[in-house]
Amino acid sequence: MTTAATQRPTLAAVAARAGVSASTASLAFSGAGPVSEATRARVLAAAEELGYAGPDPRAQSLRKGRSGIIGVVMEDRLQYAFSDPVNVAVLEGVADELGPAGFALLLLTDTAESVAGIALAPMDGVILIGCSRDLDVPVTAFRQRGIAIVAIEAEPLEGVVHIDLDNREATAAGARHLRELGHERVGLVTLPLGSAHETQPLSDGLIEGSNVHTTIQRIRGARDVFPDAPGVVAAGFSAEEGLAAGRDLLASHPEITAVIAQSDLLALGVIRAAEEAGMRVPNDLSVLGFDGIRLDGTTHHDLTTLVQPSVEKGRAAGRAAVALVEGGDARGESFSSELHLGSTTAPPRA
Amino acid sequence: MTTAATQRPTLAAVAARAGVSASTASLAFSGAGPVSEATRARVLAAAEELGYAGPDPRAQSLRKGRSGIIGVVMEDRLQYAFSDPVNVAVLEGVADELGPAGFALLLLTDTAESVAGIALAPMDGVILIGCSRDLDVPVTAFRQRGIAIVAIEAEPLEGVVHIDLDNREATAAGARHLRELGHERVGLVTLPLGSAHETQPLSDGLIEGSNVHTTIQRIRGARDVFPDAPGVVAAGFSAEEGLAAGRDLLASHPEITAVIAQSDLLALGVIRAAEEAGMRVPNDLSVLGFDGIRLDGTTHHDLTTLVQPSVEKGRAAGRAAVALVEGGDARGESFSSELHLGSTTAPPRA
DNA sequence: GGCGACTATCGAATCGATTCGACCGAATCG
DNA sequence: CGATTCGGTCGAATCGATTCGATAGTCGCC
Repeated sequence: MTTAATQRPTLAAVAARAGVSASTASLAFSGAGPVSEATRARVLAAAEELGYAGPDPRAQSLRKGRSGIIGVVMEDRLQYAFSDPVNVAVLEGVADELGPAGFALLLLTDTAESVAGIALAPMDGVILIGCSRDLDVPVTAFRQRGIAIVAIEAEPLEGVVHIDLDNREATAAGARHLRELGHERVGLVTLPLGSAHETQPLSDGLIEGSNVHTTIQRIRGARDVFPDAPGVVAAGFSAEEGLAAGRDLLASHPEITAVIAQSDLLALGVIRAAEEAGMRVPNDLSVLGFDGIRLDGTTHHDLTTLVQPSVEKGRAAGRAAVALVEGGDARGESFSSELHLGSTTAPPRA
Repeated sequence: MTTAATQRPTLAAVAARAGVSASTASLAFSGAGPVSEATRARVLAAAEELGYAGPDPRAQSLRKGRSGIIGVVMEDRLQYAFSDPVNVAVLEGVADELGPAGFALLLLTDTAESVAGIALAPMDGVILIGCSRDLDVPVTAFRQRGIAIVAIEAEPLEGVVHIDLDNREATAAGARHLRELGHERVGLVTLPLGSAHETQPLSDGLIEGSNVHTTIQRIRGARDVFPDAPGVVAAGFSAEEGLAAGRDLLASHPEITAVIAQSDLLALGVIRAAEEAGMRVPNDLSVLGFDGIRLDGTTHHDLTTLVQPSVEKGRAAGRAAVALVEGGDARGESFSSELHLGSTTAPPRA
């Protein structure tokens, strides 16, 4: 086996067989530099005969100081992270940009154990997506290694390019929409605030102990308009978890006439909870979502929601990472969400 | 910038500062070999002072001949691939095994453009998951590079470790269950057969032109029991696409009393299509799924389905890849699905 | 007290490519 | 016709670590 591995042909072997020097063979493969057509053909033929598949990426990355790999750090459990369609869309956007630019995508998770080892991979850059864990340790490690860092919707960090969304303002706009309709008692169903994946009442303590930027900003936005709005923190991203949170909220706060859910899937769950409780949406309860993912066939409602450019966020992050690695500079980008007026909000019954 | 990059400390610099040789410094970091406690401390201190984050992974991988990276090849569009919960579960299983074993996961997509470049990343091994595209080209490239290959539910390939599922037998078992209930006119709603993402009637030509192993095996299993069962190929993995396919099937074959859907999400769509058409499940139409994913809250039915160990499949693939890279040998594994009797199948009405 | 067994450390070779500067012959230009 | 440039090729240095064999010391033991 070791023998077999050793026998794998190298550029030098190919060069020898083609009767040229290694440098020339290298040029023949990379195309960087003048090589006569005849020579190139000879080298390629020799490679073919020897079964040489091209320069070893490992050696290339050492010499070039670049591996062509950009990491994406996601939530601990992938099933969990991928249950949020926005995360998937963002990842798609990232992949869209990375592929054509010649970069590969390394999927990393911010497990406790891996925090230390997360920087051990040969990456040129890294993109942080919706991580709940504390970012200081890994970010420091990345910096030391000279790995370019891009963060999506994270709290401001020195030396990190940020891709942002107007979470607070957008939510506030949605809240104002509800107030204009006449709502005064509004409840919140929020995304998780940390790694405790359980349904629980929203409290100031929870907010302060958390560093999940997006969730916090959306809570702030809602409270900019409804300062005393009570809330329930969902255990996850799915409609089921929205259902559970919705039940809790409706049971503990029967007075509310509208719910601001922090994602469309949560909103879907809330609608189910309402229907379960014999309420009609939007007549008895208005429901506002966030994200603007398509929910065809899943519900008969056209959800009123804040549509955000998820894929575009990922693209921007991918572009920024590539720019940082290649050129050296990239500025952050800020995206905004747009209120889509669907059929799930209406004036309160009263 | 280039200067800054050049100034990043190297092991040699750390060694010099600690007053030891590079070899000793290396041992101090890797722990492979005898180093006095005092020396190790001195080296670590020097590293700390210089802001050295440990050996460069690029250099390590060249020297060791290993990068610690295992690639996972998925469908072209990630949003599409991740719309199948089984794919996500498999990926989770893979990640579960790779992380603790010290390997990172590179996410690759089998785009047409990337087929050539797919092997350019410094990988030690690769896992192929549900790829519809032709695998010959990339597999050959992987082999030439000495990259270990593991494939999940793929057609047999030389030099590739296979992780299999009893798709055909399981589907046949489900079909027999329907026949035992008394069904004679059964329809199929299948997963995609290729990259043409559109709803279309199932035809022999389509099957022959396809190389999507899983879909084909499940069709065969169904036809082992109901040789003439007509079918519709869904445009994708989601419930919406199942709904579309279900509508087509029910419209073109009103005589059928049961549907064998190739996934739970498709089954869910078929149930919606049936209800839409005024049929009740299971009284007017029996529906059989595949996968055994949890569909809590999404439907009021307890789906009769073939439960497969998705995460475990991913784990097995991850383990095999690691074993192949580290030791040298690994045998394939074969998993089986179990019929879960839910409330969506019953004797035909008549 | 001397010799073998260790321990800690070091030097040098190596992994497989890229790249810069030098070199040479041929074509171009004045 | 001689000087100049340029296209094509080659040598050697380099990227940053790991690792094998060699070399000093150190200790124990007879």
